[in-house]
Amino acid sequence: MQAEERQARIEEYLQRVEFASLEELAQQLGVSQSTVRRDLTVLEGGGNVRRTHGGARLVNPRSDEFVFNARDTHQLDEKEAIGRACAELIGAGQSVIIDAGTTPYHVARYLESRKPQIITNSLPVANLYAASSQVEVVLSGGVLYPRLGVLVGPLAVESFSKMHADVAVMGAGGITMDGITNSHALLIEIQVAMMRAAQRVIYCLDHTKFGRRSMGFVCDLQQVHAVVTDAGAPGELVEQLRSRRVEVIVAGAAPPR
Amino acid sequence: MQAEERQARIEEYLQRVEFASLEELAQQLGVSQSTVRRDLTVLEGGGNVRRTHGGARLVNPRSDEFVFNARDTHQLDEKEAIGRACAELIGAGQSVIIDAGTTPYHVARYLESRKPQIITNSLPVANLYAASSQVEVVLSGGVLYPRLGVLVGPLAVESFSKMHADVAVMGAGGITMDGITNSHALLIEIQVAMMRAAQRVIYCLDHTKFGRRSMGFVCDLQQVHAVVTDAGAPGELVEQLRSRRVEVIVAGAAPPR
DNA sequence: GAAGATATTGAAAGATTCTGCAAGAAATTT
DNA sequence: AAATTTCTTGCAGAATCTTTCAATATCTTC
Repeated sequence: MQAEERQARIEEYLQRVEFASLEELAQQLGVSQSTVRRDLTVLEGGGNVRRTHGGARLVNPRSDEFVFNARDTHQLDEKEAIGRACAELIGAGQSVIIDAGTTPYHVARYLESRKPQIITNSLPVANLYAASSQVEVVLSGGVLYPRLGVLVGPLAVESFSKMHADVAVMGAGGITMDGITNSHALLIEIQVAMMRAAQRVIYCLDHTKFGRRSMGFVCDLQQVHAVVTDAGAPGELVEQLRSRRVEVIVAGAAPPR
Repeated sequence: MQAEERQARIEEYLQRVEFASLEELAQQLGVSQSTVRRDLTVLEGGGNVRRTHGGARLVNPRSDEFVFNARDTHQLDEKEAIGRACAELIGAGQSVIIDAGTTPYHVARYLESRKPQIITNSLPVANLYAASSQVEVVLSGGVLYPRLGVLVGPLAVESFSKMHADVAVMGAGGITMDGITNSHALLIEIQVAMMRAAQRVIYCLDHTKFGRRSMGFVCDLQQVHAVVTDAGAPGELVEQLRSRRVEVIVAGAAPPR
């Protein structure tokens, strides 16, 4: 049999079963497992098939119906690395404001050991520690914004303007030398209140946010004490930020999966 | 079995039960606990699963039933019947305050078709409609009370004292001719604020609450407009309540599951 | 069409990963 | 503080993967 034909048949077969073991494929095609392995390596290069220990499986564009996963699928590894790095900046028992958005969410995930007091307007973050007695969670009031699970509106703004915290862990849509920008007008007002309530402001921004400018202006760089990003951030902008006395932490690459 | 498949099955299983012990998972999958541990470590990296001492639970449960499971899985059928009956008392588009606790939670479940505005201090209720654009959810602020998923404290009280609503759907620990009682002092203050904010007050109480008296006094019967209960409620007390101009609705028995 | 070069295939050896077990460490409970 | 449960770590056996090599098939060149 022809190599190409064989590979086509493997892919076709996988379309039906989603996953197949080496043995299964070898028997199905009447060739040795070695050959199947080689074919799979080729197919993997094509992108539709992924090898696993013991076989191969179709790459399914996973339909992330879940509210927060939807935005999350991009730069997941980077965000996790940022989350870990940023969590290390938080001292034990501090009160921490956590902004809504996926990147701050990942920071919150790594915060449990610090036994912090978390103040947030993000429902996912609150759920994270809903059953934990280690972490005290304070939720701002507000109207629940459907898809994002964020509390917004005057009640939310008011909540934060009455609070005080050691640190604010923020996310945003973009950062340039002109400052921080974000897309949702509703969120900006809250972010401003969060920053006012906190002694120290940390922005967590993956590299795709660098040099990007969203519609709404949040604040200029003077109000930002630190930025945590990943290794993909453009070195030039990082240097410029540092020259403006913004501490920039570049999280190491995520460990291989 | 394949590692990936196994992990997918763990996550799937957790979607249903929200928490599972190591032993349970190991038995379910026919592998050792060590393997389950390792799988959980991987899944935890994905963010949807969280390890705990003795097992694992879902981070963003669809319905936070687990919060209540500890307290009462009792009278589930009755509570569902009460939920349905009470939901019928709510008009379309009304603003409804939903108290924390399992019985009001079941009312909220049947409210979607009414397209209400829900005001609550209960995290499980908020999660119920977090992804729905049909139902507007307003969450009071407050400190998240660990096991129950309730927002408490001055911020919560304050939130409700500033609001207005058509109806308040309440739960409690007990009802007698002397009034409503509840066990948690922290909750009572909030309940009082809720009732003040609402035009009409409905208490949802399964039959075990009748004639029972908890530690803390909430309010007397004058402030209660209606009580929804199930068929097990003692007829005598029901009559007495009616003689005091409290409307009492007895929900029919729940259909078999 | 034949001889040599190249590619493909299957099998075996060594490297890597996965799994289950057990001992010591850590956390939780009484 | 002791006792119990649960977790981590190290290890050995099994399964799987990669590398290597010989045999066969295919291609190129004359």
